[in-house]
Amino acid sequence: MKISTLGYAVLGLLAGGEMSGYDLKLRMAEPVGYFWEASHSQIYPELAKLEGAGMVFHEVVPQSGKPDRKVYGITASGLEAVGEWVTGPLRASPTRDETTLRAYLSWLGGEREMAGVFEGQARLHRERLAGYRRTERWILANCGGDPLTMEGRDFAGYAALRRGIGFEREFSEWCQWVSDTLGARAGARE
Amino acid sequence: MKISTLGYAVLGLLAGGEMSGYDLKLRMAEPVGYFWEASHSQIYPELAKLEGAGMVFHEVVPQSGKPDRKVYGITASGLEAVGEWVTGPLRASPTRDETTLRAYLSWLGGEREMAGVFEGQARLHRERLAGYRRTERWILANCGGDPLTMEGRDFAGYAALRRGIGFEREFSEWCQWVSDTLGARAGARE
DNA sequence: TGTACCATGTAATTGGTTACATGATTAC
DNA sequence: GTAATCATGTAACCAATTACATGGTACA
Repeated sequence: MKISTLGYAVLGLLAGGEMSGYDLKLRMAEPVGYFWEASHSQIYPELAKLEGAGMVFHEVVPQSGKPDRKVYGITASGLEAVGEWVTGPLRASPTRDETTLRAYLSWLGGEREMAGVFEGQARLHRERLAGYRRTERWILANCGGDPLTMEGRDFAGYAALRRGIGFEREFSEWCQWVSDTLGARAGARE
Repeated sequence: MKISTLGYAVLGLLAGGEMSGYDLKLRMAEPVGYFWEASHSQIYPELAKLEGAGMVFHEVVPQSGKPDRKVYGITASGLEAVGEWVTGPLRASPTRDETTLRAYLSWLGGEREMAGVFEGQARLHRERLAGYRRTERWILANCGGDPLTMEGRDFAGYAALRRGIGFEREFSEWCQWVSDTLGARAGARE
């Protein structure tokens, strides 16, 4: 059976501990370091598929006042599958970024309006960056200052976070540069 | 009629000059600044759809020895549609990057093998970066050294290229850092 | 009274990839 | 010969988004 990238993401999260589809949804709702978003309408069918393939199993946990939970865990063959995938060949995924596309086509819009579009994007990515930096400060405080002493899972999480920080820093600075440049031009035309 | 992002990308490219589906395919095959990839199997139906909506038109240009070309141009309403879209509201697109996901799950694979995965990615993105830098040197040489004097379309292309350079620089450096860190650990365990 | 959270799912649709299909020309 | 380029398209499939669907609890 062929497993999709989403399937491996789910297996990888379950390898770190048992959780329900709802828990998975919460962890994959925002890209805080995971860089793989998914909604519940994708996760529930994926779990059913993985269970059919013997990669995960579940147990129904009744709750009082709240709906029952289906708590999923990973099987031995599931663990083997992620372990092989994670070191396997990795192709460059197709590049699609609407913000950069808009920059490329920015000559089709007014300078002042375009500057506003990029100002908004700059703000959004600065906010994400600030969030990631807060997380990093928290991690550094809880490991004695040197993240390189972290082992396995902790280092893996930190590495993904570093990527988030680098990505959002570069992206927000670029958006600001585009906005400032277009804004200055609009101003100079008055 | 609702136009997809691919549709706007096609309209935007046609706004810069008439071209065939094949030409569009060539320009969207690699992300050199455009940051929106597409294959011919997506482009041809999209052109037909846009033509049905009156956004583009075509003319058959016969050739000797080669198949006939269908050369597409943008209509007034097509130009109006892209112009409105490019300054319109822009939502943050979902984040999905398999390389970062692999870093997050790297504790599931052997350190030496994981270091190899990131070494490969580092090389790939360094090569793309080098290609973009060559393009930038060529542009700077052809505009007298100051890219900020560029107007409209030229500046738009340069802005997208700057994004490509920033993205690949950050990405390749991060991949190298992950690879080096994991490699040093694998070495230290001997 | 309304909104958000918990918790599960399905259905319809759009977007994108891979494979199928044709046929002449040019370069190695 | 055989691969690549030119030039067009369609069909089957997979991945992802949006909308539909249910129902109790907590909080303002």
